[in-house]
Amino acid sequence: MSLDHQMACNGMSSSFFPPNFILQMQPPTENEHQHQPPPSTLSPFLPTNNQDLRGMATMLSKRSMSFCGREPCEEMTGDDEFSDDCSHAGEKKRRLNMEQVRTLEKNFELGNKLEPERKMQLARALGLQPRQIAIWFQNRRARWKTKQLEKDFGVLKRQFESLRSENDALQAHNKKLQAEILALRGTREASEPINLNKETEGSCSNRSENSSDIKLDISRTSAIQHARPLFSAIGRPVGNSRTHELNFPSMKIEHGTPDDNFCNIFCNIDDQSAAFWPWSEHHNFH
DNA sequence: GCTGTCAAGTTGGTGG
DNA sequence: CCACCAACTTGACAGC
Repeated sequence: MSLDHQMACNGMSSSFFPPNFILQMQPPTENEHQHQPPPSTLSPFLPTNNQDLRGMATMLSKRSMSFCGREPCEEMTGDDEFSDDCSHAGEKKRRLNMEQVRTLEKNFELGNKLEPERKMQLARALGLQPRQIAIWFQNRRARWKTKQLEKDFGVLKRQFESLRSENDALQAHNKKLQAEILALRGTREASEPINLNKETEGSCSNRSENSSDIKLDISRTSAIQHARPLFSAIGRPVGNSRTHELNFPSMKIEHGTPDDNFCNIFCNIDDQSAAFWPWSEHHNFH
């Protein structure tokens, strides 16, 4: 039975789905049930470059098992033919054939949520039970989500590695600067007894206890000013003591820098969290 | 025999 | 109450 005929029988309109949707709605032939190669006339919606689908096609062609979804209910006739539940106890699970999977994949790409009407159309076109279509879409969504999580994990892992190496570099630089400070202190203390006279006394009394620190602070002003909004934005205390400032030396945080600095890392995570974690869109934590 | 994949079953939550 | 969904589990099967 052709789809048009089926839709005519059910009063369905072919305008409900995109034109190419109809192209997919050819019921599987007996040959396809035996896992013959698919017809060469592929609709533009066939994701021939889709890695998953290729893999699946490979797998399906490798595996000799075939499945005609209507088979378990073939004894059913009339309106019961496409009832939502025709599961029989003791039936063995069988895989969908290549054409069925291909059509379902294409439909999944059109929309991963299955409207009741589309479910019925697919069921009729593919010779499957509507329940099977629904289950396939459920499982497909689950597979998609798993893959997406793997992708997201990879992105976060790369960001983490980048952040860690940057942190290591900053730590090393920090150590180096602290060593410089200690060296400067040592030099100053060694030279102080010699320079003590009337001219230097006044300047000494007014200056900071650690002149090298002042120089370093000034040189870091720009970086600290950039860093400050970042750390306040992520809820961490902004250090204004010298000790705190020395913990973030030469931090090259600039707006618009493409590489993964602290700011970008947190901004990226923040941006992506909406996609990663569904509840960030739907739930408000008060 | 072990493992991976997939279809289908089960369970608990949610919205109409 | 029902239908739907996500998450988890189970059972069947293929490949190694």
